[in-house]
Formats: sequence, C-alpha cells, structure tokens
Amino acid sequence: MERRRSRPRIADVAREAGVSKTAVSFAFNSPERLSTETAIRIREVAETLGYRPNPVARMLTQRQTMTLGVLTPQALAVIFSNPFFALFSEGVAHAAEDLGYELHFISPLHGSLALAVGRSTVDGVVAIGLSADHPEVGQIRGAGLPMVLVDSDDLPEHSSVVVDDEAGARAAAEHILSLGHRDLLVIAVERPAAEGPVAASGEPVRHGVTERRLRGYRAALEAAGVDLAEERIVAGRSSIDGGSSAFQRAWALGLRPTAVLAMSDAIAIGAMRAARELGLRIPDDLSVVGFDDIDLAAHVDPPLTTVHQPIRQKGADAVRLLLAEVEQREANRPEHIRLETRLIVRGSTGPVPQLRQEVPWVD
Amino acid sequence: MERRRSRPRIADVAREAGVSKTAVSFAFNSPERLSTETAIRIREVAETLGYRPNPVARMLTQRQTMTLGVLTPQALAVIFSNPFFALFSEGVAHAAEDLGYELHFISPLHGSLALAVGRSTVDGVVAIGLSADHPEVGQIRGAGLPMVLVDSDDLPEHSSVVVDDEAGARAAAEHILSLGHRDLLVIAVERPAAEGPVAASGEPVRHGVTERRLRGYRAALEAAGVDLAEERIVAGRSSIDGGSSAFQRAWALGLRPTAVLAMSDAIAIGAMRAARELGLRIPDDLSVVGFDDIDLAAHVDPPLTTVHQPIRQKGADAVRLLLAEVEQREANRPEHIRLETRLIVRGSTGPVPQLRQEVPWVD
DNA sequence: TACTGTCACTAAACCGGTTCACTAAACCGG
DNA sequence: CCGGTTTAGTGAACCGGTTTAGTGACAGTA
Repeated sequence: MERRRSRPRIADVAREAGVSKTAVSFAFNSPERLSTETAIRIREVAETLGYRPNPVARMLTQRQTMTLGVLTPQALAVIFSNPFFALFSEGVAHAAEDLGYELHFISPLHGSLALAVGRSTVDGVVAIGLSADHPEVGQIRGAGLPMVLVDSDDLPEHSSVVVDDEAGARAAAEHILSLGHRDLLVIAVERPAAEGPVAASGEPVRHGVTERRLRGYRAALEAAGVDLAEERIVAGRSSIDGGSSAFQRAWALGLRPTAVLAMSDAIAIGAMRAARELGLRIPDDLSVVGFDDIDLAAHVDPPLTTVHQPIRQKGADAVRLLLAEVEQREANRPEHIRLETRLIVRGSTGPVPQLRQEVPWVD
Repeated sequence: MERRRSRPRIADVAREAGVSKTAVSFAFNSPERLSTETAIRIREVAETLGYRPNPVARMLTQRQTMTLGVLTPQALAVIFSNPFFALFSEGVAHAAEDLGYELHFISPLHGSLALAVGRSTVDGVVAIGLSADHPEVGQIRGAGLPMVLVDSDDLPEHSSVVVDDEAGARAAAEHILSLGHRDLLVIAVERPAAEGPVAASGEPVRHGVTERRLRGYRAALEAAGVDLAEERIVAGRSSIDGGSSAFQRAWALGLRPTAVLAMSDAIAIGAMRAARELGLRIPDDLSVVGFDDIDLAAHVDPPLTTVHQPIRQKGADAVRLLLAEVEQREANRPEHIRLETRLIVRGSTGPVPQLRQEVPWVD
C-alpha cells in the first residue's frame, strides 16, 4: 500500500549536493559554467538519486517541445492499415529523427480533431489530406502554430507539398487509351462521410487529390474524344476491400468496362481481386491502372501498372519545410513544392480485348 | 519583421474579463463553481482573444499527460514498413482512442533509445519486442513509469501480453510433417545487430519470440523423429526482401528443402518470391508456411498457409492492462495474458513432391 | 440582532524546471 | 595595493496553468 515514490526533483538533487537549483540545472545544460569538479559531483548525486529532468517542465520553460505533429483526418487505426500513409510516415519519421524531433500523431479524439489539436503539444504540424477549407486548418492557424500542408490545395500563408496529380492521372489515362480502351471505369477515393463539407445534394464534396486526378483523366479522355459519363465514376474507401466492393457495385449496375482507372493502388488491387472472382482475366479481359506505386504494387499478380509518386520524399520534404519555419524566428516566405509523378507500366494492362480497334497509338 | 504574436495566456483573459486567473480556470474546468453568466462571459472573452489553455502547463500541474508511449527498439521508418507492427499499432490506437489517450511512438533518437525515453512525456509505456534484459526496460522501471511488455519474456513486476508462439510453431511444423515433408528450411527473424546483447561468438542472441517459435518447430520435429540441423536454420530481416534474400542464401549454400517454415509472413512471402524466381512452383515443388497472418497473407498467390495470431487484440489488451495500472493509485497485481494462435491452411502448402513417402498422417 | 451557511469569487502557493541579475572571491597587470 | 575582469555560484522571477484556503456578501434561521 506504499505510495509510489515520487521521482526526485531538481530541488532534491540541489539539497543533497549542497548547491542551488541553478547549479544543478547548469550541470546538465551548460556544465562549462561550473567548475569541473562541481559539475561531476552534481551529476553523481543526480545519478545515485535516479534524477531525470522532468521533460514537461522543461518544455514549459523553453517553450518548445521538440515534437512534430502529423495531423490526419482519420482515426489512427485506419491510418496504420493504409500503406500509402505508412510510406508517408516513413518519410516523415526519417527526416524528423535525423533532426532530433519526436513525432506525435494527431488524429480525431472522441471524433473531434479540434479537441486533439487543442490538447497536443507540438512545435509544428504536418497536415496530410486535409482540404484547405477544413475547420482545423483555421484553428491551427489561429493558434499560430507553424504548419505545412501536404496533398492539399495551396494556401498562400503556409508551405505545402503536393505531387502533380493531374499529370500523373493524364499519363495513366493516355496509356489506357493507347491500348485501345474506350470503355472505362474510374474508381475514386471516397472521403469518409464524417469529415469535411457535404454538398447540398448530400454527396460528400470531392477533395483536392480526387479532384485533381479526375481532371487529369478527363483531360486525356477529352483530347482523345472519349466521353466519361458521370455514372462511370464510382468511389470507395482506399483499401483493398474498398476497391473490391466498388468494382462489384459497378458490375452489379451493369457496367462492363475493359479498363479500370483506380485512384489508389489499394483500390486497384481490390478491383483486380473482385474482377478475378467474377471470372475476368487480367490483363486479357480487363486492364487496371493504379496510383501511388506502393511497395505491394510490384508484388501482386500480375504486377500492377500504376502512377508512381515519391511518397517518402513527400513526407521528408514536408518536415524540412516545417522545420525551416519552426526553427527561425523571422517570418520566412512559405515555400510550395510540387513533385513529379511517372507512369510505371507493369503487367496489369494490355490491349483491349476481342475487337482490337485500329486507333493511332499515343504512347 | 513583426514578432510572432504570442498566444494569449490565462492572465490576459482574466484581465480582459475583469476576473481572477482562478475564475478563468474554473470557466473551463469546473464551470459549476461560477455563476452561469460569469462563466459564459469568460468563455466569450476567451473566444474573442483566441485563447486555448496551454496543454504543456496543464500537464505540469496535473502531473499527467494523457499520452501513452509505444516503445520500439527500431527506427520509426522501419516500423511503419512492417505490416505486423501496423496491425499492432491499429489495436493500440483503437484502444487508446477509446479511452481518450493520445499516442506517442518512442523509438531511438540519434540511435539512443535511452535518450528518447528520457525526453518523452507519457503516462505509461507499451514496450513491444524488447527483451526483458534490454537496458531501457530497467531505465523505465527506474523512472517509476507504468509499463506493459508485449512479446517479451515475462517479468514478475510488469503486466505482459504474449501469444502462444510455441504451440503455433508446433502446429505449423506438424502440418508440414503431415504432408510428408522431411527436408525443411527454417527462416528465423533476425534482430538487428545494433540492439540487444551479443553472444561471445559475435552472433546476436536470439530473442524471445524467435526462441519460442524455434522450440515449437523442434518439438514437432523431434516427436516425428526428424532431425533439424543447425545449418538448416537461417535468419533474415522481417520483410519481403529479407525473406527473399534469406532463401537465396540458403539455396546458394546448396540447400534444397521441400518446405520452408518462416517465422513471419513477410519472410514467407519473400521466400515464395525468391523460390519462384529460381523456377520452383508453389506448392508443387515447395511448401511455405508463414507466421502472423497479416492481411496480405490471404491475398498473395498462392494464398499463404500461416499461423494466425491476434495481433490487433494484442495491442488492445496491452493498452487495457497499461491503463489499469496508470489510472489507479493502488499497486495492483501485474497481469499476464497469453493469447492463442491457430494454423490457417491455405494454398501455399501441399504434399511433398515426387516420391510421396508413405508416412502415417498426423493431422 | 446575532449566528450559520451558501454562493461567487480571489490571492497565493504550487507543479519542476530555466534564466536573469547579481555577488563574493580569485586573479591580474601596473 | 588598487581598480578591473573572470570565475563560480546564488536567489528570485518566470513559464502558464491548477488548486488550496480563504473572504466578503447575502439569505435564512433562532
């Protein structure tokens, strides 16, 4: 029943060593201000007492936490099952570790992202996948916290990192068109209903990334004179299951595309699975193009044709920009980075089946 | 060049509203101690000033951070690329979120886990994959921080969660034996050289999980009278590439097993890939059994036969035990949970090729 | 009228460190 | 031996909140 022995404080060490609190603080943070013997003696006393400076108290006085926040609109549990996010985190983690910063994942607490933001103790925030009009973006800006936006729309006050989604999507669509496909199905990434603005129609408003990729698909299709009917665009959660059920839904609606443009690799892989279960061979009966180029993409059967984007680098660049802002007092001009994408052709795409239309090849 | 407007403090709100700091504090934390009008007025003033209570200061006075630490001996970047860890984190995150706790991943800072632990501000720690003799375990215990060990050896003072690795491994080996295989290759999970004790031989000492699974394999083999030579045990990093190169190495050494017992699914999938590149068909020429049953296991071709362990639940249970300790003052007895495993037979295992030996089937 | 109790609110101490302003002693050149 | 500089260290203020222990005003009772 003994009370948990509270850990020793700086005052305990000072008393035991017969010096002032200041001296103890010096012994740890600027030993050159003390004689060598005193510094060593204090350290020894601290050691035997098992003293560790309380990091919270230190944060308070220094007014910095040496911690960076990663802000995501989805629950952590969702996040970790998303390979795209894992790669992004890898990039963020690598850069943060190099620079001596800890990482804190901020995700909705009791369903409220605002609550989590208010409670978090970070020097700056990398926000991924939040649209610029997200209310928390305003909250953070109001708190005066440095922030870098990733995969969002550019906001003049904040640094940002994006990839050229539109060009990547265009390349994917052009590839498919060059193989003769005209009957297409687009599977978009759906934003969970819980977050973000909802249009008057009740449909969730498509967010930046989805919108940009769709523009890219459309640009290529229009240039080729191919029409993309709105009912040929379906949406699903960005997971294997999400892609699988989206394809099944489209099939049930009577759609019989010869090619699928998926907005993420997870969706593409799910679509391939569903297609196979429906008896389709890939790429003989159906071509599938993904987006992201996660590690898994090269390892599925057949290997997935997809649009590569430098996900790790996106994370690393975001941290770099964030720290530029965090570490200097002067207001420095926000920087906007746009990274390139490129199409990787693997085995999941092939010529349109049966009646090979003689069209001029674009690629 | 204007200095960043420092965010308002509680004193600013108090002055503006013409009340004491205490009243402002009450308005946020125990409004029932104030008259309704005063509380509302203070909140309004706070709102217009954009005041948010500083969470660091609050942590200091309350002496709790509402944050749980996840301690891993590997760099964050490594962690996030490991599907096993992703699942575990999912379980941890889910439970932590439910209970209103934030999550903080503690991994080596500048190569030092001790430094990271000293700097981290958490109410308790879930340590995964640390052997009980790891020096940081002692450090944390010394700091009086509640801790739960996962996949470690049981320590009487701390709660712990493990799975029955030995029984799972035994089931895997028995399955392989029942198919007639006698020429086996075991691919173990290697612990990075940087961490943990190293035996006098220079070989890293195998840690708990590896050791337990090996015992399970051996138990089954011995019961069947099959000898497992030491050179038929190789090790690799727990990743697809690690498994792939481990199998290639074994092959280069002249080993021609008919079955592989892999200690993780990632390794198993890598081994399958390497085997296929060497011209082997699975399961016709080579049977492969994994361990863990990550989501991917069911989706590779052929689907992987593996030992299922409840990874998410392991994370959730660890958090539950940790919070029992964190939230009550009384010293409560540490609890030790052992979760069950079970063999999932899919398509990556089949009868031994060519000369089907007539052996009594165990399964 | 005096006593008691409740209500609404406050001053000061405290959490555990860092840092600013200052001092006593030692050192140093002339 | 004197004035000035260094060295080694100290006390108090401070970071931004929470909490303890009261205080004054007012209402209700005897």
